[in-house]
Amino acid sequence: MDTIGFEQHDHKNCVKGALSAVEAHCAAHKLQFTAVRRRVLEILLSEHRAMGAYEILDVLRDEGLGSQPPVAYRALDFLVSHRFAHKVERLNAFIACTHPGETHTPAFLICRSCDAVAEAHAEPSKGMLGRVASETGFFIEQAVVEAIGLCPQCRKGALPCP
Amino acid sequence: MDTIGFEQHDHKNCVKGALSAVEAHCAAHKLQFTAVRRRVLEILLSEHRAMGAYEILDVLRDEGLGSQPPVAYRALDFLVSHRFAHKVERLNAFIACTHPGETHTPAFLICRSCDAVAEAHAEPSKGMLGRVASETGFFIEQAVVEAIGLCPQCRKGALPCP
DNA sequence: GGTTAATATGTTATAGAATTACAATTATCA
DNA sequence: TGATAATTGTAATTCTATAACATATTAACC
Ligand SMILES: [Zn+2]
Ligand SMILES: [Zn+2]
Ligand SMILES: [Zn+2]
Ligand SMILES: [Zn+2]
Repeated sequence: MDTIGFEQHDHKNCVKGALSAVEAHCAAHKLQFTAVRRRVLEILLSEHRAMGAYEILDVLRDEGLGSQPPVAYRALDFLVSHRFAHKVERLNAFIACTHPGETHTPAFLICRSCDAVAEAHAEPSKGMLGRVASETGFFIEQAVVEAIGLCPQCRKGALPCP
Repeated sequence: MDTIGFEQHDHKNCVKGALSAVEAHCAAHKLQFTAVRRRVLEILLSEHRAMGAYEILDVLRDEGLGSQPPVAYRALDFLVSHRFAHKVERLNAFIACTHPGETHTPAFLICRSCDAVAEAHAEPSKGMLGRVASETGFFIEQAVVEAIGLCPQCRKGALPCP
């Protein structure tokens, strides 16, 4: 549950709310929410999909906010490290978090047909992974949980393997 | 359970068994287990760790089995698509499967300190991910499940953050 | 306010991972 | 054997990510 990404929603408010939450969190924790960082988050939020670093960089370049890869990667590092955005390993791409500020472990549902990505919550310490880890003596610090398949819409559309 | 990778084991037999299993599976399914494909699997099995495609290519090159990236990637594609090996997304690296032939969904425990990787079994359709998927109407075809943390040995060694 | 230290950005170059495209070879099967 | 499909050789390119160092901005302290 707590999934977002496949359903319609009030996008304008969604963006606004996420930005406010991040602003508040940065203010509270004395983090510098600079122009580039803000803009990168805005780009991710507005598209509401997973975007590659270079795709983001293209936008920044058009706007005169930076033209070299490190500009994008640094901003993304900041956003990811504070969990305002996440990296989708399977896609080598980044996506804005739908629960900024809250501590959480995201799980992603990735549609292979339309590339939509939904973020859900996972609790890796519980469930299979947690059991395996405790049996083995492995200490979990982070977890990558990503499902690849078909979203509800594409499932109906019945597109076969791409 | 059914984890392998952090414990000591009879490695020679482990390699031999895996190769036999793959040979048998290829024979049964009329797959061409060619020299390069076999050698790449052998390399992965012998090292018993996650290796990058270019690292594998270096070995192939030394042995005169190929020198260009596609040689390694094609062999890896074959091995991965038939589940004789897996890709560890988090590491952009590949690892030999510990249960070749069987249909299964691997989950990995990745030690950030010593880079050891253990393969465990996951059943994504069950558990959290499956519940989220069925609630959302998402159809899961594959799953990436990777935990990053500290293996039992490194946990004892008490190495702090790298 | 002015000084210092920490943080963030600009820029160049390079490293690392993966694919496209086309030619040449080898295996499969009728 | 000959036709067909699968695999391999090779060159070039694209995409992803980081290292290194100079400059500028911000925060913190006196
Ligand atoms: Zn999130
Ligand atoms: Zn879709
Ligand atoms: Zn496996
Ligand atoms: Zn370890």
